[in-house]
Amino acid sequence: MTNDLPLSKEQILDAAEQVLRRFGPDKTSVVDVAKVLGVSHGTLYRHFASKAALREAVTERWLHRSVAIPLEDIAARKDGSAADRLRLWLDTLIAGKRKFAAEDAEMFAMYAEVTLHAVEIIASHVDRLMGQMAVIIEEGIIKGEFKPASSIKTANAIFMATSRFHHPAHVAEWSSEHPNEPFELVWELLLSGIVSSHES
Amino acid sequence: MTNDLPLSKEQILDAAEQVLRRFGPDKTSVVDVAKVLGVSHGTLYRHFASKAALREAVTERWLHRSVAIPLEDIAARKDGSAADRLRLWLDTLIAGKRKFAAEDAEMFAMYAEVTLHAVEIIASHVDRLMGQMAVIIEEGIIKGEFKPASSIKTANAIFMATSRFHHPAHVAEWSSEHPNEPFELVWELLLSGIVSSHES
DNA sequence: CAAGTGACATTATCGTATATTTGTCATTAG
DNA sequence: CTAATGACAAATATACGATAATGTCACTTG
Repeated sequence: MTNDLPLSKEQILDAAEQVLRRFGPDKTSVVDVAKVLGVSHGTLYRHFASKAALREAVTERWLHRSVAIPLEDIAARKDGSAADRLRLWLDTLIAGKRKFAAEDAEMFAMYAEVTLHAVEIIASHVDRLMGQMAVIIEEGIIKGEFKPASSIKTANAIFMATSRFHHPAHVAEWSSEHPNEPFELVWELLLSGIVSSHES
Repeated sequence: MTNDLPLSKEQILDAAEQVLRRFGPDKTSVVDVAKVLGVSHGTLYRHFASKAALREAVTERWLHRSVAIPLEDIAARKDGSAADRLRLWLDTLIAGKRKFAAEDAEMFAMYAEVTLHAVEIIASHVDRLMGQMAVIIEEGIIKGEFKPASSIKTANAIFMATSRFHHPAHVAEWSSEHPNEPFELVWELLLSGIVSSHES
């Protein structure tokens, strides 16, 4: 109607994200999304199996665009020490989540919800992130900056150990505490666990 | 009625816990608790300011009895290495939470709820636990087993870094994953961060 | 007067009739 | 044959009066 080209998933996601932002996840119906696109709601079911699938797809895209891509850039950079880059990577991850929670509370709540139910999507997102960390760690090991170890297992451990600072289940604690102090403690401990002891 | 001695807080907590277990937190009213005690519900308000306060008190007592006390025993023991004792302490904490979540789901849900709202109670419980860990760590430092550092800050960092395995916000993940593998990775990393490098 | 009561106002929950939304599918349009 | 429709049944949500729970307090009781 608005457009005669066949409707794409991306278009639907754009519309869904826009409506979700405007009305909040509780007040958006699939009819609302269809209205924005100028199609009937039945059409959306040719592209997404359910409303939940649509919401998950919106979340997945957000995670990819706003979390994975920016972090990818940091992981791919070759400047500075591995420790600094690892720290920057974590700071960026954590700051990104905090910003999201603070400035886009409704969308964040939806993400937290999806995290509990859409195990697949989250697992693959986390795998991607851990792969990025592993790249940084691997480089640190090659340069002799970090102790030899399985970079992927180390990445896994660091990701787990910093959950409190980036997992959505902990939002409540982020706002009520001094931003960096507890993370600083954990960082120092983790770092001293991975650095090579005969470090120059 | 049932008893002519003045009603004590402990008695009320006993009754409340019993009813909470029987009916679940959603279906228990303060009238139900009063009924078990054979008093009017008004009486309970002479001892607890609100229903929330009563639920918090039940949770607090549970945390003390079932978590803090058993762990205290481990922290106070003087046998074996500090690393082994620290590991045992963490294993006990984690296993305790898992057991609670699995075998007493409704009470656990109440605990998770309280964690979000009753900041004071949880903070003081966590402080107690961190004090216990600090004792173990301090001993490790004195024995030369661990690197010199602030034992309380280290305890803090280890507690934070292991949140994923004992914080109630993560229940969902406990059941769906292989029990010990991820923790093992984190433990190794943390341990290598605290052990003295010139360890015999 | 310390301990407990129970009627009362306030607040939350329940049941249910009503309305919306989700999800399906036979049908239309190109 | 692909894309889209819209009427429809089933599942959910909403509104709202009825019912129950929470929290207060002037009052009894030993």
